[in-house]
Amino acid sequence: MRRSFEDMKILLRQQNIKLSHHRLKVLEYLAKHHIHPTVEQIYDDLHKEIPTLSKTTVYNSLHALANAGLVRIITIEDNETRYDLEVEPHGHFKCERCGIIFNFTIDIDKISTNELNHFEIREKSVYFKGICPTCLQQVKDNDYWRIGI
Amino acid sequence: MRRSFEDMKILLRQQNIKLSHHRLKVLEYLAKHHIHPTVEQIYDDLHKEIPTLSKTTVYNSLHALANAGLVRIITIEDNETRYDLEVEPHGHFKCERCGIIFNFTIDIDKISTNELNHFEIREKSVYFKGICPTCLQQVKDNDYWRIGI
DNA sequence: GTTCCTGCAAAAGCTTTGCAGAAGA
DNA sequence: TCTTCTGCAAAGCTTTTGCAGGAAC
Repeated sequence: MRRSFEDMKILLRQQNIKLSHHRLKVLEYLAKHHIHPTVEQIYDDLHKEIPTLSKTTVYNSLHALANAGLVRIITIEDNETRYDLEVEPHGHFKCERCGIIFNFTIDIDKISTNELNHFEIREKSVYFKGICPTCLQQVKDNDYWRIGI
Repeated sequence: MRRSFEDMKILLRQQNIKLSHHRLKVLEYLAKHHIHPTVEQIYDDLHKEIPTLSKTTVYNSLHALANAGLVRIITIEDNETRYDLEVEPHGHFKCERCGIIFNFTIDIDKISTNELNHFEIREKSVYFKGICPTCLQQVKDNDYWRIGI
């Protein structure tokens, strides 16, 4: 499912989604930075490069790209929506301490259950939460024996 | 993990969480209605019974109960937080047409991956989206061949 | 008598909408 | 030229916060 930038452009053209400069920049940002950014992050970073960019346009672009099936919306926490390029099915692990979201591979088919035999499944999401190795190490170094987040 | 109402009260007392009338009502509501309600739903329903209840208190109660480990916060969609009693690990399927959230059993351990060996996993969530059998039937009855949600 | 809870109102965030002007095809 | 995109400001939602009064223990 990982696509080249050119493939993505073709997909957008097929769906009559205009390849505006700003839209391509958002797409390029997601392709370059696999950090599951928030709208805020994307806006802040791109704004440095494109001072005229507005947050509305970032929203518009992400929605357009999500509708085209190129971008996946990630909602682990209720107060922050994150975005990622749509790639092979994978799980997301969010560190409760540093906030970074890590990908991990999963065999998504193993999760299926015959209880859902008569359901039409369109999207499968697997979200874990906890503490990442880096934060575990930092906590250990600081002699905290219990992590209060 | 399914607990009796009395067990839950004991758990709350142990954690120094006061058993106020309103808090118990919210807990009772969740125990009776396994519909993964939003704050709005809980407030609307309980408000009929307890006219003095405020939405702030519903929020407070849910947070207190979540901190005590009795309530699970479900965020499938970014614009609506839902709440459920904490029970055995299970997956959630949200119908994109009617909005109902269904539970399904999963073997959560099967999802684990050695990529996360050095991570401390505290919470595992499995969210599916799609169309439920009832909606599939309704769509069929209406001669829609494609579902545009 | 302390502590914690409650509820109102206001504030804070994030996201969407309306609209005029600009850019794309 | 016609459609679509952009950006500003304002509106809309949900959730949080501050604070005074009240209930619980």
